[in-house]
Amino acid sequence: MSSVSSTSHVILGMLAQHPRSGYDIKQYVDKSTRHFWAASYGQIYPDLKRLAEAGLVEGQSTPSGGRQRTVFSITDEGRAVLYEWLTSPAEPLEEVRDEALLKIFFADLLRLEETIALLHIKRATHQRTLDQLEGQVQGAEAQRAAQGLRPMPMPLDYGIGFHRWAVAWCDETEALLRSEASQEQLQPKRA
Amino acid sequence: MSSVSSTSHVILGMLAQHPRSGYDIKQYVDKSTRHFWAASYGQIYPDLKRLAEAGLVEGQSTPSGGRQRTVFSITDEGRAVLYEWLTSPAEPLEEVRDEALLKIFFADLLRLEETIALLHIKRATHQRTLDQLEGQVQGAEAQRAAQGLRPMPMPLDYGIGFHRWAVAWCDETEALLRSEASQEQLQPKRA
DNA sequence: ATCTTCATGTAATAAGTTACATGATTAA
DNA sequence: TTAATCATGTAACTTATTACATGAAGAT
Repeated sequence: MSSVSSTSHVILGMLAQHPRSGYDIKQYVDKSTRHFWAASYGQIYPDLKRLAEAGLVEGQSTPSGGRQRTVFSITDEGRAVLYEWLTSPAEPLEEVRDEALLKIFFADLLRLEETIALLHIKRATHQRTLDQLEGQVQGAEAQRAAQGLRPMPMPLDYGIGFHRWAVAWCDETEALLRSEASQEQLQPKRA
Repeated sequence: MSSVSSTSHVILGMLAQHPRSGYDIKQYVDKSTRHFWAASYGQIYPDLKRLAEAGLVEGQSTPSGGRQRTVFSITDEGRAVLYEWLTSPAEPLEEVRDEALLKIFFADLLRLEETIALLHIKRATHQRTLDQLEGQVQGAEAQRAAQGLRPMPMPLDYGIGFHRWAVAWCDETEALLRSEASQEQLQPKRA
């Protein structure tokens, strides 16, 4: 019925900034919302078509040479739907799938060094994301200098803070595990 | 081909601790891994059947009265598959869908008070989860006192730390937003 | 009596990924 | 000329949720 999936809101929000092609949307998603809301071409193009049918966006064909390109703009109705979503008090969806943490959950089945290896893997993924987000800050700074001083996007700040925290957690947990292990050697399990 | 989905690993891991019914697994998932790896009956029961066909688990019918109940145990082959997964160096899956953060990403379209409302919503969901996790610690403490002093499960510690951090981020971001807003009033946007 | 929990399962649907196909333009 | 990027799209598949159906046992 509603024709507006959660991912449609990403599209509407991005088109509210300025018109874009499906390809543009995908590029932008990959460099901005990816870490908290990803989207693939297989979603974006069909979604765009549905949104156009529902009158929430409008496509305009703007080929350059023999290369086709359809730029979509948001309509007034689209803006209304977007605003309604943004201000809706409904419980926002929050889902996490963290395979590394799931493995750590079963650490009882592993030896100390294997568990620590899991912590290292988790740490590395957070560190990699962190590096990437910190790279984005450079780009944001450049823009900030150019146009009217926009502060760093809040979700970027959130991401950096979170992944820093996660890296620290991995380190602290490893240290804790090692100290527990050496304690146990002095004072073995009682019967 | 492989018959072992990511969610199958949850099942295998839980059965590695001790035999359980599909119902038991669902209860346990809901009170333990839910926040980083959820699973529904619609996954668990068909998965259990597939795992049994693949010889990784074995079901034993243990009705009590007229109430049917099938308890599954992990086989040696199942243990091998589980161990292989736990120690595999493959990039672990990590996915997040955070609708509140997505809305905050589009805060440019909103007024200050509407943006702050988004922060409040996000804060409330983290606080609620935090309360729930801290409740779990009580249960863990009880168990710890009973059997041989197992420390708090690492993912529980992780969850508590993360949601505390997230609540603090919401508070700090709100404060920042408010101070920026009052600054702007003294020193309005230039042309 | 009636509600909750125990217990198992499926059908319909939704959501999303991956891989593929196609082809033009631009930079090396 | 070759590779990368721009650009659009679909088909097959996987994954998972939701809602429903069924019914026994235990608690109020």
